Amino acid sequence: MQEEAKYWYLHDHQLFSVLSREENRALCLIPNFKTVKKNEIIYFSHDDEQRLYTIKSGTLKIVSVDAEGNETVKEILRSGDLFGQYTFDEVDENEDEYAIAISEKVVICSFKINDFENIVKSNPQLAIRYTKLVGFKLKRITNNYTNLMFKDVRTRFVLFLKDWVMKEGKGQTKDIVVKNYLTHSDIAGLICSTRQTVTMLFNELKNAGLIDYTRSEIIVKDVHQLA
Amino acid sequence: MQEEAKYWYLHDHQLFSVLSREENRALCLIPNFKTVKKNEIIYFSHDDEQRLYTIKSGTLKIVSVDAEGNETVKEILRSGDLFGQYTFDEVDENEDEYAIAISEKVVICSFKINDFENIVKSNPQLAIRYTKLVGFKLKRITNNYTNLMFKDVRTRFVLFLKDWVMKEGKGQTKDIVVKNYLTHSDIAGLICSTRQTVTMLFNELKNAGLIDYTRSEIIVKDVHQLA
DNA sequence: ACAAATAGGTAAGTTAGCTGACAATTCGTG
DNA sequence: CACGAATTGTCAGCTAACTTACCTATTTGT
Repeated sequence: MQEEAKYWYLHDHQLFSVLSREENRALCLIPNFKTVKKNEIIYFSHDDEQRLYTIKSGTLKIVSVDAEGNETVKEILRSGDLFGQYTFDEVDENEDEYAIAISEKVVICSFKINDFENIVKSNPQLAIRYTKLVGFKLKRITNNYTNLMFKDVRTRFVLFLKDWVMKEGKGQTKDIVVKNYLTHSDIAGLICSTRQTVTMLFNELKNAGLIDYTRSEIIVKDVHQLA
Repeated sequence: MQEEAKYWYLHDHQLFSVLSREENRALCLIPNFKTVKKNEIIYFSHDDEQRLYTIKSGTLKIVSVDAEGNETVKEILRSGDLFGQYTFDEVDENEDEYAIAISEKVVICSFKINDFENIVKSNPQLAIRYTKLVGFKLKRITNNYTNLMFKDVRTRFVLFLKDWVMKEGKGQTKDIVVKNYLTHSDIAGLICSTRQTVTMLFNELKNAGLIDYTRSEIIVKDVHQLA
């Protein structure tokens, strides 16, 4: 990517649009663009220096590994999303997390949180944007979990599917074709259920004529009918 | 409270200790101290002007009311905690929330979001503290929800009890006596379970000799043994 | 092209914890 | 103190969804 283009991407980003060109440079954002290919892994959990990442383009998933080595997909992130040590906190030694690229090409941009902190010092406006972003994330997470807690598996599955398909479908509501990059186990992890139950629910929707799917893609005839 | 005392409270607060006397004044913090008695309600959800609140002393709980009018305790907050529109977000019209004093006397201090935002803009140190605080809150909530999802009710109950008792016990780990201001239903709401199950679990711990409790207080012999 | 690995499909057995119903206790207030 | 309301205690179903187990289809690597 050209320097110019990089600058303008950052300029458009909701978080960084308040930074001057000099501040961008100070943050070392521009030299830290990185392109990763599908299935490439970005470790950010036990990295030597804590970093904050933002996604320029593409899709990736956050996978967490527990003490027994079980891997669970925790989140699906798309362009504009933030991940990494966004709390400025020490990393929790108990859990291990990494990000893995789902789409063919994912462009991310990272910087050290210390640098970020320094920029905040000279540009407090960034702090407000940042808290708004964190607040947004908080809201989304709360929402997600509220669904998880109070609804049954079927409802959770349908809500997840709806959300997924709508995000990928960029606003469309009918005849959306989504590349099926998640396994049944992945989905089970995301909605806190089991592989078998997810399989069952997929087939249920298929038999009801609401969706059509193969291993490589999912076709939803009408998003609104899912509910 | 005397003006002086108010100033020093703010001066000690992790968030506001970086403010000069002039900034404090600009924030209009000092005129906005308020004392509420037990069971008094602080509405902050549909207030005409958005406010951020911090607790000087006492304990209160955040209660949310859903569309059907069911009330659920969402959070227990203590001195130093923040509540209200701390993410600078718009209020969600769909849900109604209020805070209600649990302890005999709760002193809170509030100010308008806009004023706060302005101070943040001109005080980088405050900006950093604030981003850390909000980030920390995000982490805590995420953690809470993760527990809710992946652990069984017994574990959730014990984790909750441990956390509660340790917060009230101010660091002590043995023979902590906690004023029991939560009903079994309240606790059930917090750990996403039912009244009956909470009753059962309380009695289980009691019979196991790990705790002792009446309607008015809970005595935990050794916090570490709970796990 | 084949074996090995991974993903999807189906079913019977099991269980944590929810529901509902009701009794016992405690609290609050005239 | 006495009555009604709120809270706590107990128990017998019930059921959604998890386990375990096994089999088939598809993908991947060499």
